[in-house]
Amino acid sequence: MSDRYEAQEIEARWQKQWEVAAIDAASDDPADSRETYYCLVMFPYPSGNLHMGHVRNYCLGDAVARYKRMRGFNVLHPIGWDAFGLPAENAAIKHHRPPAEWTYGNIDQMRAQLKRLGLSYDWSREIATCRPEYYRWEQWLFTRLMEKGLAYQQNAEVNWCDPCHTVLANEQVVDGVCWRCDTPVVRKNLKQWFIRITAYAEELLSDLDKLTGWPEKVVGMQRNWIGRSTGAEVSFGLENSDATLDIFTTRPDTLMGVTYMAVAAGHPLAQQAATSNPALAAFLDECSRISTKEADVETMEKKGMALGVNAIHPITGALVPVWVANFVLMGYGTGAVMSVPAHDERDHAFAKKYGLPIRQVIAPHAGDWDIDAAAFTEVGKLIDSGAFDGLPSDEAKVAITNWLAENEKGAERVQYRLRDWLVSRQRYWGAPIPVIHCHDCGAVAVPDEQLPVVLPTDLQPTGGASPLTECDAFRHTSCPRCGKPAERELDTFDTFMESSWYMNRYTSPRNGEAMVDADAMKRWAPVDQYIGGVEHAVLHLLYARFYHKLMRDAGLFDGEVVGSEPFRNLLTQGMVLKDGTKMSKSKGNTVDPKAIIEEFGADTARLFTLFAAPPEKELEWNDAGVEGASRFLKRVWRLLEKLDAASDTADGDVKALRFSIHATIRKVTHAFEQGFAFNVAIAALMELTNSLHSFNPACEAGKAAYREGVEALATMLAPFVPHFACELGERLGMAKMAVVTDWPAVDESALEQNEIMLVVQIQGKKRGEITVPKDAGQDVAMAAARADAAIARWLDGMQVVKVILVPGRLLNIVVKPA
RNA sequence: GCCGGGAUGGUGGAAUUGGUAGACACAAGGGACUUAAAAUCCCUCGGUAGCAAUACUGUACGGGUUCGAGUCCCGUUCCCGGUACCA
Repeated sequence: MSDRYEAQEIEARWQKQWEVAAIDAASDDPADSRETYYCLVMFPYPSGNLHMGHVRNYCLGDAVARYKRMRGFNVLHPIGWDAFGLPAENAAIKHHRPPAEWTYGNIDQMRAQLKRLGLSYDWSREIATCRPEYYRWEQWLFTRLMEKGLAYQQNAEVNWCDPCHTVLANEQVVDGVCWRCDTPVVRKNLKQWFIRITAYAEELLSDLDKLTGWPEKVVGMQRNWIGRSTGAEVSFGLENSDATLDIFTTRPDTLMGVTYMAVAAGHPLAQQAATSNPALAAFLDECSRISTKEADVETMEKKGMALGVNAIHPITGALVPVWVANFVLMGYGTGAVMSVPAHDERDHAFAKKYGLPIRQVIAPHAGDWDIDAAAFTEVGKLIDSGAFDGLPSDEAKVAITNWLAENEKGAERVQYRLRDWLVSRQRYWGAPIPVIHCHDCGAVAVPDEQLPVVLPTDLQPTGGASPLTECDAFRHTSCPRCGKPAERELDTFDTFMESSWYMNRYTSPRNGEAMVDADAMKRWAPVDQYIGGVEHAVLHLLYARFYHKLMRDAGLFDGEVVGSEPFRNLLTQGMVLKDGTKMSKSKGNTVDPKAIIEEFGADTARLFTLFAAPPEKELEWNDAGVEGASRFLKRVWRLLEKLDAASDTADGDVKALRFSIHATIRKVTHAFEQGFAFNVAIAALMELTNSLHSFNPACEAGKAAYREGVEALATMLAPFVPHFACELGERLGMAKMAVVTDWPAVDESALEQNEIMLVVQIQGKKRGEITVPKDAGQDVAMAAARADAAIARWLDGMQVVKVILVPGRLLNIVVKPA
């Protein structure tokens, strides 16, 4: 056994031992009485190479999982592969290898990299979403949703990404460009599959209140995304027509102030008017072009044009002109709005620009308002509103909405920003949508006994249309209902479908009977701690919450027991930066985890990523910092030298050392229980190391305390640097491997002090320190303060006005000249 | 625009939630050991004044509350995320 710290050798040895001892497996044994804990990290896309963001994510998760095991929990800590997706197809085109081969090869590589890091996963539960045993259940659920009308096919204007050759969900369009390839999306009208997430909008919104273990920021982002607003739907008549112009407003109290209407360029009314008006047609064309150019939106001027059509006010019967305006969006509400320039800033600006009338119908509760200068957008009191005059806004909203309802010209209405989830993709490397199109029966769900619809894995993508479109063996089938020749659906699922339920599948990953096992769900779900990047705050986390509810409603588990939310606590980790910016290949500022592990070992890499920043903040990569982490481990290692060394010098302060040991245990434990401030926990362990280094064990009590300290240190290091901790523990002669040793308990008696230090302040300024008996009262403390020369001089010639004693902390003396 | 979150030494970051500001580390400087280097160990390290003990000052800026404010309140500036021209 070498006396030097040889990371590579040590890490290989302990990884083998852990595997043999099977310490990372989650137990499904009903006789296991341990409390369960489910710690989950976001599974990776198998790109082939682990990057620092993964390393950070998985080191955080591993620290939590290992700590919980040491605390006696039966821990589920699984990993797998989000294995469908576009990069596999692109690689296939480039290297002329089938996507499956590329994907499975990458998985093997990345699995080896994860294992090299010493992460404590239950590898027996590993899943890959591209395997039919996995995606068949997603297909199964989809057919259930079709039965319930929650999955449907519809022609819709959708976001199309040319390079990706597919449609995108609204959530996948970020700032007008594709979330994956950054190219602007185009609007296209296509027949697509949707899942009715809007049917769950209310529950998705209200359940956000249950997520007390989530960062408020993420909850807020989801709340905004769902975008609930309450108001009224109002039906305006149209002059010389039986048709109506329906709008949604959150301010029905301002209805009497409507002076014109505005519709989106895509609104049927505008389209129709344009057929006989070339200038208008040109304007609509301009609007449709602008809307695709996202960069222009910010600077976009508010423009409009009259349609030459009049709407009829539902209450007054007055005629108001209908305009088309470039700021009205076809995709929200009804694509038309009522315009009240007096009480809406945008309408005000528009009215000023085009000389439209401004009619004030709300007055401030107090004071005057120059309605010509600016819109009054607050609530107030109704004026010039006929029967509604004098009502305050909130009452007027109800009164006007009721009037509309009674006269069948409107109703109260709740509007969401959330749109249904577009789940079909015109891609090859994805889960086939389990539908057969029959000439006579239409779109028919594939029956359970024919599931899974297996994706042929031997096709070669070319970059154009999906190769499935040319695969006759896949394409041609018979209708499950009438038996006549029929065609399979050739689109595949959005890959967010797979990642939306994997957390539940891990509870029974090999289950061939059902999507999940209800008992396993009861045992493990929901996830106690989920850890991953904040970039998934809306996309993945919203879909996963939705899916969990769908699974509950499909009767797959008991919602009363498991709950309606999949993740109890969420930790969103910050990005890993280099030179102040995100690491990326194109910037050439990446740091390869492999290189760090080869040079310093996995433990150093783990330690640095946990120590350099608090988990939720960005982590600036710093090579010197990595060396510092490595230096710390060597410094701990050298503590072994003093273990049995005979010393002829005097013993150190045993009591002070034991105080330091147990204060550290308390601090580190607290870090694990409260918010995972591992950077602070590790700093505390460094302090303990410094204390141990400056301690000189001579007598029996001193040696015992020293050993106690080093053992506690080895134990507490185990969640962070498990190989190192095990090796250290073994050399200390500890009974069990450090990673399975019980977490150390605080010895309260070691923290008791007979004498304590008090900071003494005069007028709130620190002037000295005194040592007093631990339960010293104000009089004793004052006497000690007066006895201290440095403090006494501040009291000289002064009259004590007030004394504040904070027990165990400080003594503040307020004085004034005598 | 709106909604979040921030601003603490040369740097990353601490501060038991109102009680010693700068823990721990990185960088820098000085010293010891060494033929030399590496490694290791010791010291200094917010600013100003001083040989020093020490004093004053200091947590983006301006006010306030309090015996006491990095922490609470009001206002301002800047930075970072998110987003919806959302009717």
